[in-house]
Amino acid sequence: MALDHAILVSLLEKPGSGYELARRFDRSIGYFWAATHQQIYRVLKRMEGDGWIDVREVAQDDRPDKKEYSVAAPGRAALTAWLHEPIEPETVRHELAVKIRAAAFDDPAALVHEVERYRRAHADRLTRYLAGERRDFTGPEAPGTLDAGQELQHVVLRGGIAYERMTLDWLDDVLATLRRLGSPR
Amino acid sequence: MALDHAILVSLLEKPGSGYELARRFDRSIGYFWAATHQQIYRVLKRMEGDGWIDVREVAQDDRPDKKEYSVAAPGRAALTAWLHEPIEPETVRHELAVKIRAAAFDDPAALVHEVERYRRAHADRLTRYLAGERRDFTGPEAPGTLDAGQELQHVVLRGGIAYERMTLDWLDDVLATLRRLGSPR
DNA sequence: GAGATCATGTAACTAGTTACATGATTTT
DNA sequence: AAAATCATGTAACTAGTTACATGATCTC
Repeated sequence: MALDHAILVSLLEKPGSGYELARRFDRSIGYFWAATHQQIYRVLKRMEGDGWIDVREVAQDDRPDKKEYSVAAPGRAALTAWLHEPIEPETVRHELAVKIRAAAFDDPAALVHEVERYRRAHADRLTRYLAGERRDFTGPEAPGTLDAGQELQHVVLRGGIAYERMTLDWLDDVLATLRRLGSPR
Repeated sequence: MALDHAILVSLLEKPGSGYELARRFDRSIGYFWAATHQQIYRVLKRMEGDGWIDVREVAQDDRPDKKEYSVAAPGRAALTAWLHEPIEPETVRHELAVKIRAAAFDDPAALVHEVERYRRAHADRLTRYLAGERRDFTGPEAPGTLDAGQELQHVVLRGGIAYERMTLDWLDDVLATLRRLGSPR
């Protein structure tokens, strides 16, 4: 279960409330580990009970009060232990691949519009990643001035960018194949 | 919930027992939708109860008897309905990306060996995909002789191959980054 | 005053994982 | 006789999704 660990990493990078974590999971860390606010609040409560994280009530003038969480020593130890565990192969769940194979028993051309929409969503995501890269990793600094945390965030982001580019190319291949099957010679 | 639909597709491609389905989910369709035999038996029971699939007891001489499942009309209708639903964006869960960001709070170089092992697993997977492609899609047939089902299976496999190649390249980038951070100038 | 954003939760349900269990048949 | 493969399942637990619920504060 890596949601615990994803939250711990996010809180180590910067302490924050459940609400703030939920927003980070809509971008940044959430690009590689999805979670909703319901999940996050539940896990925060459990980790607080286990002493992995500390809470601090923060009164705010301009907004509702919040609870600010930060990582306690046992949480940090748990993260380190997890980091040294073997990396399990990811269990893939690729719904579009199943749909493409299902299309053999229906009209392949009928999928074209949905795949086009799906392709646009990935193109948007690539645009967002590239904007994030420009914003965070091409400042005026000379190479070598980034700290380890930034270097590691950057290599993860480069992975996201490579994934989106590969996906867009593959979706073009899918669309060409579907169109070809839809209008047979 | 696409496990239902993945099973329906697999049974349309070829009727079979729960055991046989479990083996197909270890390869072929399972490359894009993972499932264990426990999950499969549970879903088969439910779909049978709903009339989506038919069962036939098959006595076998050389092995234990089995139940052969095949898709019934309501199951096929359910699959078609699902196929016409909008494609939801995939929810990503990329544990390695979380670990890489976590490495900023530990020793980045300590991850190197695990990433190397992970890279080998992906290299093996690519080898298997390429072997499957050679076996199933480069026969003596002239282009255009494959049926729609085969063409669609091939484009899905090409996606898997593209994914593995992209992943291997990215893992090289990750390894270079980790090594650089482990031995700072 | 209405709608947006900030903030935190509960409840019910669905899906996925892990551990356990049994028995037939085949091969060594 | 033991180990491997074929075959089917149950039970308990963990994780994830969907729907519902409440209230503060801010902006228009």
